Amino acid sequence: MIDLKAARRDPGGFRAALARRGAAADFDALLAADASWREHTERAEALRAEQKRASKGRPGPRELEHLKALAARIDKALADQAEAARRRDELLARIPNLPDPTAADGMDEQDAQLVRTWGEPPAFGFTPRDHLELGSPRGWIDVARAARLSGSRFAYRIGDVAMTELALYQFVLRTLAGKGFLPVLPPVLVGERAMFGTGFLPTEESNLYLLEKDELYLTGTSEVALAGLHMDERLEESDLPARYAGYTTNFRREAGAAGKDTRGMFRVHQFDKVEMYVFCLPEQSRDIHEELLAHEEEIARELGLPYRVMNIAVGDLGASAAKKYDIEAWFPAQGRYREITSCSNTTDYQARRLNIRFRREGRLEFVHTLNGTGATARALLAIMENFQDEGGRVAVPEVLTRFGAPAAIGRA
RNA sequence: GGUGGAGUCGCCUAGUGGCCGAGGGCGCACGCCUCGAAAGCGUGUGAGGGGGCAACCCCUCCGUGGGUUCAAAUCCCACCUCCACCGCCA
Repeated sequence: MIDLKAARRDPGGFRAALARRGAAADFDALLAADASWREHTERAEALRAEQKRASKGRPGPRELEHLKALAARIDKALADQAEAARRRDELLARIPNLPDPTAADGMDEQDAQLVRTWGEPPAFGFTPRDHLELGSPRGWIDVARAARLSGSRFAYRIGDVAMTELALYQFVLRTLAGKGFLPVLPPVLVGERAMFGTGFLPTEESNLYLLEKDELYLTGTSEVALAGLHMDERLEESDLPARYAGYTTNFRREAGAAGKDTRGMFRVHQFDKVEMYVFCLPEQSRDIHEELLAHEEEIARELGLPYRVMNIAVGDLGASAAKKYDIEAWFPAQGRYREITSCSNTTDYQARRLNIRFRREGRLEFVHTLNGTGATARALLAIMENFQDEGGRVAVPEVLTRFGAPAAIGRA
């Protein structure tokens, strides 16, 4: 949620910032709806004040008549006001966050800016196999049986692959715990409020699994439940920044991704992830965004994955992000870099919608929040593809064997 | 899922239709007193929104949402949460 009061004070500045991500027209509509709401509010409140003044004591028959008429006018004025508020709030809910000035210009994926590259794509003296081929000989990545069970875009991970994937999450969780992140296993079913608060509703509704009977959504990332951890709370300034690392299974409908990444488990409806989430002071969020990126890069390096860092174009950001970095690892079988992690500075956008504040010098201010990926199964896929040999055997990074991964995946 | 009890301004609590559109205590802040402190005394003490250059004025909020009424913390309905017990499942 953008700061509506600030927007009234500086409509030109807000409009220009939002125009970068194509939301100028929506913003104009919001301002008009807001002006109408304020008119209705002033009228309704004036009538209310009159009623309160007039009905202090027990009214006589004549006053009663006047008060009844007044009550009818108030009913009408309140209904008008509520309708105006509904129109305004609907528009407000769809206005995305103001982009950070240093976020890359452009409207789509192609416009992302290369920040840096690390490592060298491995040179193979053979045609590298993709993760599905590598996992298939022993049935350790089984999408066929998963499809029979659940439909497309699901996978069984079995045996060494299962153990390596779990070791990955353990490794990342331990690494982050060592950097001050408090490990959390949060709920994955949440109410509408949390989905709205994190900005996935209303704009991402088509990508969410909804359990209608219970009015609960399955989360597509632990970001939702981690953000919701402090919903409606007032944090102490001294508690900030508060860093959390969640581990959950995540669920995405992948609406609009038909035909994209259909092979294997690169893009599936259900996947696991370790997620970083930070609540901080407004002036800290820029630095902490860089910090999250640094953690993600450190993890990629420890795993030995060649990668590059991209500054995502403003038009390609989710509603709540002001700026986002993606880390893309090299996938030899695809012959290109693909996203394995991502981190966003959501400034006060989610904090406003979730009503998360802190007290400073007697005033309540909204916190800033950030999120970033620790690791998902995509890192596992990158490991398999980058560290394979001609025989289809995968050398597992040593950091993972310390957490229960086998030394190698595949033909022993 | 069932039955009973509870949900008031940070905490405790008063409150059964207009004098509560929220009183008291604790805590907290400031002041007086004191060499200093405690005690005592006094004053203040929430959130959201609108208007005004400003001092300030106004509206909303007694778990949530509806309803009755000229008027609701108070009456009615539904829901949520917590506590206790029962049933079912593990």
